[in-house]
Amino acid sequence: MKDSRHIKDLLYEQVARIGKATCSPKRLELIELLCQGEKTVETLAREAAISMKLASAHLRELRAARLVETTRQGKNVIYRIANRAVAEFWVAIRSLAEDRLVELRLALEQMASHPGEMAPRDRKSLVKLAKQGEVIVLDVRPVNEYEAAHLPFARSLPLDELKSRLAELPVGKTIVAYCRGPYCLMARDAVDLLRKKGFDAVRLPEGVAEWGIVPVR
Amino acid sequence: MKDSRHIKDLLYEQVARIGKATCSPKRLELIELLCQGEKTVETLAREAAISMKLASAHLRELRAARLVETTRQGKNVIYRIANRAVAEFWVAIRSLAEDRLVELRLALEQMASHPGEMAPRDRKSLVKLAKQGEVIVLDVRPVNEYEAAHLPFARSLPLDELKSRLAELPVGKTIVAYCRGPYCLMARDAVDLLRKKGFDAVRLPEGVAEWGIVPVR
DNA sequence: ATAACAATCTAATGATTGTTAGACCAATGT
DNA sequence: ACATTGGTCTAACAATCATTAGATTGTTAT
Repeated sequence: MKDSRHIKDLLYEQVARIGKATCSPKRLELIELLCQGEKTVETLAREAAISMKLASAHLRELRAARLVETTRQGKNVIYRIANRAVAEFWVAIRSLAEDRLVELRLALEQMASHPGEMAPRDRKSLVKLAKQGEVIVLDVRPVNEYEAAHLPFARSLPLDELKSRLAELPVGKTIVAYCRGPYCLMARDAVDLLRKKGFDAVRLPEGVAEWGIVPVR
Repeated sequence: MKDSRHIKDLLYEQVARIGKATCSPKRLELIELLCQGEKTVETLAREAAISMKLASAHLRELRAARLVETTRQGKNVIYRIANRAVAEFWVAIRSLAEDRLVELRLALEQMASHPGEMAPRDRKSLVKLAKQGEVIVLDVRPVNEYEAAHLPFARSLPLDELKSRLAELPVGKTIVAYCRGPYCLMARDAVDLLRKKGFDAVRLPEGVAEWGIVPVR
């Protein structure tokens, strides 16, 4: 009796497709990764620490909800978020989760209680300082993510190259490191290293998605 | 490194709790109902057309994600949305669904192709007209929902009393009927009836949640 | 061609859910 | 005390989902 269902039920069912796509931790992680820029299945699998088969299955779900799109490029299939609204939703659902779930707040506070955690700061004034060169905003994500989208006046210096490229950084200035967002640990690790080496470094627990900056095709 | 990956998975898992709560059509419907005002399990079950047991089970899930809260009042348990953020999320996930899913847009257009569908209009000017009494904004939801929260300058006239209380309405003026939101059919039915009776009636396919008005405790 | 690679599809599994029935609990009225 | 009403808990079944292995489809390189 599928056709006997009320129109109304059909509407809620459609909305629930979005919920279904976002009810799995790994799928959320994939969305966050895609918010950093388009990626191949292989890359996504590696960065989310899952098998390619599983990644493919999850991406299928995300595609079924039309949150992501694909194009083929040679042997690779490239995934990207469908549009800006998806990135905004990722920020929104996370923000609701943080609002409602103490467990999440506690876990985040634990992360943030690390030395070098930055106090929340006005974005505009940070940009101004970065523009004037008074602070260095450091993007420690992989280069291709920096190229896809980055914060204004940010410099790229991927975490895994940081140790060998410390000489490029000025000693006197404050370094504000950021990565994929509050759930990503790369900036924290970068700050740990920088402080150990005598730099004045803090972590900005935000990324491009939080700033409303979305990689364009 | 394994240690830090563990904490990361925990974060996504927490966010996924929100997704899990919103991946069922009936739970979404319950959220929408609760956005209209607090309600007992019995009422929710009746209005969502499900058994009380099933309603209770779904509400349990919503409570597990802390999207709703309860108090006991005599024999009844009263549910309400936890705060304004939940209502905003309901609007947000619906808006993403509408953005991404053609099927949903089509279904909505089908609903909206009814005669008397109102063109999207500036809210401020509608409020102004309502304030001046040049249009009648009619809230056709049950009275208790009107009492919990309603649009500015709206008059309450529940759908099931409409037929017997037509005399209360002015004949010359445009009547703008609204209900629980775009997925609710009460305003549409009200408009059908009003037009049949010679009134100049249109449906505003929005409700309190869409206007950012949330029932307060 | 053949091989190699990236990714998907299919099928199978075990684990989670949705849903219901029946037992149970908590408040009210008699 | 008892019955009644509103709601939850437990257990059970069916349906769905996550995950993996194995076969399959495109694409590129040789």
